[in-house]
Amino acid sequence: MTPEDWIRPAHLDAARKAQHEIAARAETADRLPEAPALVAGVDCAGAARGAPDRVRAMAVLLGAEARSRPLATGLAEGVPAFPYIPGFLGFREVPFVLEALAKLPQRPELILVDGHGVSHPRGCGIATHLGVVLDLPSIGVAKSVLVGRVEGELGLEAGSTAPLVWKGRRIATALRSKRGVQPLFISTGHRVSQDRAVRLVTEWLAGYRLPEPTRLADKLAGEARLAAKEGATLL
DNA sequence: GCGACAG
DNA sequence: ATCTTGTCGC
Repeated sequence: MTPEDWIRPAHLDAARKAQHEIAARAETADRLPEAPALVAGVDCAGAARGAPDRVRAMAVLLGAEARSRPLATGLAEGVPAFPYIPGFLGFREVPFVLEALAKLPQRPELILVDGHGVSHPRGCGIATHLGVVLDLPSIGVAKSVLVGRVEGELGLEAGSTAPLVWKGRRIATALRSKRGVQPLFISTGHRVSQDRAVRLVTEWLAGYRLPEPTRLADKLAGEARLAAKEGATLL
């Protein structure tokens, strides 16, 4: 039974408290299959400018083979209870992501999330949030830094890595997923170690900056948003 | 007090 | 996240 405050806290203080509770339950050691064959990627798209604040969550389920052909997709949308506040992204998107994941025919063995895991002020980024609530292995795949700084030199070649450090701790790994692109920041979400997280993300790359699960979720969420916009125009 | 600040 | 055409580089 997950506390309602973990999903829909009434206030920012309750949200902050929930993050501390979730972070305390996050596992940073590997507790997942040797080779996850069912991986889900999730991402959210917002409403167009001027339109009322809405969130559209897309969940994509991929199998170990045919990684560019989703086995299934789940879509959910609605009005978020939280505005976007750096450090509190989960309370805005998690409700819809849970709904989108529930529409998948099977429970994934691993979830790749667009955003940070433990590389967060309170060790509770959206990937950790989702992972703990669902008690599923999860990894944070962020496109920019929230806290901390990259130490050392990050090579320009694909596969290069460098630690993201904050308060003397390595909280994530900067990964050059493709030559010539800005790095990704990979962090433990839940039940996956930092090093394993980087290996898994690397294994699910397919020539693009983002790993397939997240890349497809991002693309499909965007397409669904455009489709909705067209529909609204026709009405 | 000032600057930073996932999506 | 979103607003947006052309353009520079592999």
